[in-house]
Amino acid sequence: MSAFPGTSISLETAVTELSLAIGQLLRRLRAESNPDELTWSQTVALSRLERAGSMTTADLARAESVKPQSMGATLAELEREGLVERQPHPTDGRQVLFSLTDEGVEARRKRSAAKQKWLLAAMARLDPDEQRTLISAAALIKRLGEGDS
Amino acid sequence: MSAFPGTSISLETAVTELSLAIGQLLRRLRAESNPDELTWSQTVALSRLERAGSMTTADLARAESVKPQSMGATLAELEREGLVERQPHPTDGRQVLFSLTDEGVEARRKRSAAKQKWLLAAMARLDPDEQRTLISAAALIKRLGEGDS
DNA sequence: TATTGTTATACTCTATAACTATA
DNA sequence: TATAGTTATAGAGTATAACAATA
Repeated sequence: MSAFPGTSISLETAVTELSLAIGQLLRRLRAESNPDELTWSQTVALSRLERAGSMTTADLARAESVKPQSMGATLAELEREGLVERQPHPTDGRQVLFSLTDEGVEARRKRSAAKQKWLLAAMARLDPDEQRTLISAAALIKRLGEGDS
Repeated sequence: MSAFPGTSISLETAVTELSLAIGQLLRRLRAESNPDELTWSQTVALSRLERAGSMTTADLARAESVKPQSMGATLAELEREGLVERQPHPTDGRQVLFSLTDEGVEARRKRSAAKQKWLLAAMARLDPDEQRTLISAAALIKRLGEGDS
């Protein structure tokens, strides 16, 4: 009955388990944050901008599977707080390139501390094999989330 | 520099990667649902009630890391749609036990199809080793989300 | 006094629709 | 005509605060 000897569950069951588990972990992380911390969508946008250097609203939206209007709202709030700034696109007058300010770099590092600390402590309680499994899984989950289909 | 030979990243980095990845996958799953499908919080509550048989609002809230008022809102909507029903607690007049109706059992099976199908297809494209890694990781993520700390 | 649940209100995140400006 | 972005509005999910009923 199982497609995966050693796991004793079917892929169908695994899919349900995985989605329920990640939903719960995300709620748990949200519950751990402090009032002065960055919100989830702010953390995500800042992290991606920091890696990429600069990106447009549309590219950020595609990368994170949200609509451009939704990403626009997040960026507008980050800009209001002085964490990102905009530059005109060199050749296309419609596009706007966003990048982190120095304050944004610092906020990304400091204002997600509680969530980070909680998850780090939780992972530290797992044994090394389990930690390695989770690290491998993170890369796989990223691929699933980025997948085109 | 790496705490995990073979992964080439530190546990700190892994924690960030994992939380960003699960956030993105969850957004992706939400984007895949159809208008007539159960919402995420409804799916979660129905799934847990189905496994447990019956639970109180407070127990459900604790299990899913939300406040009792938030779970109360979800349960009120499910009750309005006839998917759950309430029974008085046999000994404690304050508590209310919720359980699935027949319609609720059917809805849990049928009205999350699009999300389920999308994730199943995405996982089916991974190779068997990767699938096994994700199945193991699902159990670990569940433990992290349920942990007390 | 502590716990369970409810009601009222607000904030975050995201979506759709309608619009302007540029390509 | 198509694309990038903005503005307006709405729904889902969650939180806090204030309250009533029961333990």
